[in-house]
Amino acid sequence: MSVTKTNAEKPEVGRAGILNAAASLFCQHGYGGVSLRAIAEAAGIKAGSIYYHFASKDAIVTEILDAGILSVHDEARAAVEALPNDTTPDAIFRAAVRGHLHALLEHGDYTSANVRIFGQVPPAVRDANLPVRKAYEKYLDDLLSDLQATGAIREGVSLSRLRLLLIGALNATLEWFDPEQGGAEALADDYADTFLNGILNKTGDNT
Amino acid sequence: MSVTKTNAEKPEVGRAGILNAAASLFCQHGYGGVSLRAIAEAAGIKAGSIYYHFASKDAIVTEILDAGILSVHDEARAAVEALPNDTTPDAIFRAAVRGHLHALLEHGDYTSANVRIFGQVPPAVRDANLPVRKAYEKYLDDLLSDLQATGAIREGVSLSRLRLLLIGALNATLEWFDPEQGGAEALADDYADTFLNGILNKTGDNT
DNA sequence: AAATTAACCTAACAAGTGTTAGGTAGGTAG
DNA sequence: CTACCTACCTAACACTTGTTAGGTTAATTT
Repeated sequence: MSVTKTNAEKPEVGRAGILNAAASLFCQHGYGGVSLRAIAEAAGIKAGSIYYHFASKDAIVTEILDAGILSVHDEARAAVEALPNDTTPDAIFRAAVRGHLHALLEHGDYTSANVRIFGQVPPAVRDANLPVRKAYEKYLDDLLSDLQATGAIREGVSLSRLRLLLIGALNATLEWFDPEQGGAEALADDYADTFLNGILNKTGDNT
Repeated sequence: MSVTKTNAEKPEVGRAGILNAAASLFCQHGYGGVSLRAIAEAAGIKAGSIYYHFASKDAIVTEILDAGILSVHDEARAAVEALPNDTTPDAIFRAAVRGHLHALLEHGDYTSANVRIFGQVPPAVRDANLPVRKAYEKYLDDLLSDLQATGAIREGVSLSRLRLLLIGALNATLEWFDPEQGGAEALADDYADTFLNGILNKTGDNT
């Protein structure tokens, strides 16, 4: 799905251009802060023309929300599936984190928009996004469950909370990620390491 | 600051009532999705009356954003200061997490509003919030720095990234926290434990 | 060449928005 | 009792918003 990559140099025309423009604007100004006139202008057309492609503002939003989740799900799954068969549990965890962050930070207007405006949209729009949302959650739940079954996850870690913590932490990178300070890749490694090993010094030998 | 506690039973009148109503509505609908008429109605007055108390919509927002950060800062600091003098590094970390989550989840319309709309508000409003924001960040940076100086934090953990990860993860609880499944306290303990010890099973004896 | 289609434009509509200026009424101070 | 203050109300304003219906034009199909 090439629409998930925002091309800043030459605005896409037509339907894709409208979605791209809208996703970007929703990230910046929230759901209610973006008018159809603003979207149209960013897409290089006039507001009334949007109705040739979409039935309503909410039809645009609905599509963006879905694309945002599908994108991150696809990349996390692809990263994990690209691993060799005899991969270690922690490498699997790292891959999922890497995939998620890559989608979010490098191709992220759609996913960013989802993260930022999901809680603001009208209930019907929110409900419409639930199926793809739950599918991704299930994917991660299953992945963590598999890791646990290998004995890789220590006792006392609640998987449901872990998944919520993980997604929440990863999505929060949106607010401050700066590519100048290392790319999504380096950040993913760092994050995964923190989640896997914690921050406590257990060896007592670096004081 | 009693205004940070939303009282659902009897709306506060006057200035505090406006702030409370606005904070709650911004959480639900974002910055642009909340009109002065909606705020006024929730506060039990008419929209024009808001101008007796506030110069503009943005004056309301500015005040809510600041209160949101101050609240969480105060509670984190209070939780840490309440500890005995010979407290362990991990207990200090736990206290900070507990304070933050308590402010966020139990008294949280103001902080929630900050988390949710900071990225959407006009640049001038955002800039106005930066001083109190940076003060809290510095507080956490210093706390983590002190922990590191005791040797409690393992080598390889980047403090700046850790602080960002921590705040991000904690604030993300807003999207899914459900008091029916244990209070903020239990969640704080769980989260702190995950951050401190990681999720990897290092002992290999629970397979 | 005429008809059709895709992708826009335009003007207008009804409703909504932040704000202003003038007014009201109850309570308090002198 | 009068004057002042607080905390609202109201009507109006200029502008904005999502949407609609009718129109245009270039490209393609018949």
